[in-house]
Amino acid sequence: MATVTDESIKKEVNPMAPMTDVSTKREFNRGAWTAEEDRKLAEVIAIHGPKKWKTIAAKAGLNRCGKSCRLRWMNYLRPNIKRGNISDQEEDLILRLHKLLGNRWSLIAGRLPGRTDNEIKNYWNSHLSKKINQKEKQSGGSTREGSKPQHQRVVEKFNVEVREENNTSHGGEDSNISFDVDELFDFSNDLEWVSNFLELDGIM
DNA sequence: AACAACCTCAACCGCATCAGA
DNA sequence: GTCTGATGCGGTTGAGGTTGT
Repeated sequence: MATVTDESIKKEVNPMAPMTDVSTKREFNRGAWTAEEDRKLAEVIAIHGPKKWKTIAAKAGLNRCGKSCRLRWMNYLRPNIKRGNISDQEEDLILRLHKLLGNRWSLIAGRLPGRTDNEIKNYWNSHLSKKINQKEKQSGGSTREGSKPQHQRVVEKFNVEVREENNTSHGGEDSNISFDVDELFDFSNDLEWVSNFLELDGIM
């Protein structure tokens, strides 16, 4: 069931991995995952579920640490993962959520079904942060820090909500969206959207 | 064609938090 | 209440790819 990505196939050829036994301190494989490793990991997770990563790593016979297995599963092997091609809508949503939440990538990812925090973080760092910098340069003024206190409150409130959500529906693959995404795009500008968001959540 | 500079993104690391003993 | 191991998160790194000269 392992959806082996083009990337992983590519990297199977590339030997970045074997720093294995050379390093005296580390006993685990590091570096890029091979298609074979992906397959083994997916097999074991299909049987035992995505928990007890240390055990999974051992059962799969992977010379990887549990942490590495978890990351691989979360970012690549999980079902329903969307890769690449972030749509304009998604980009807009990321921008808006980042404005609200800051670098809370997992929270932002939770609102974008199929997207991972790592992907969003990378996308932000390589695309959006630049876009924003350019915009700010063009418009001269920076609105960045203007709403800090509010921003903090929003993040705190958001954290609590997400925790509660997770508690009630733990194990849900893709987090359920607690507000209508389409609504997000109804607002003509950010300020309006933010205040609407806050009102809806009863934060203000 | 060759090289350098830049970009992208998978993976790692360290720390924080949680859960169970 | 404390300790310990597991899990989750955000920041950072570096290999490989792409673009520019």
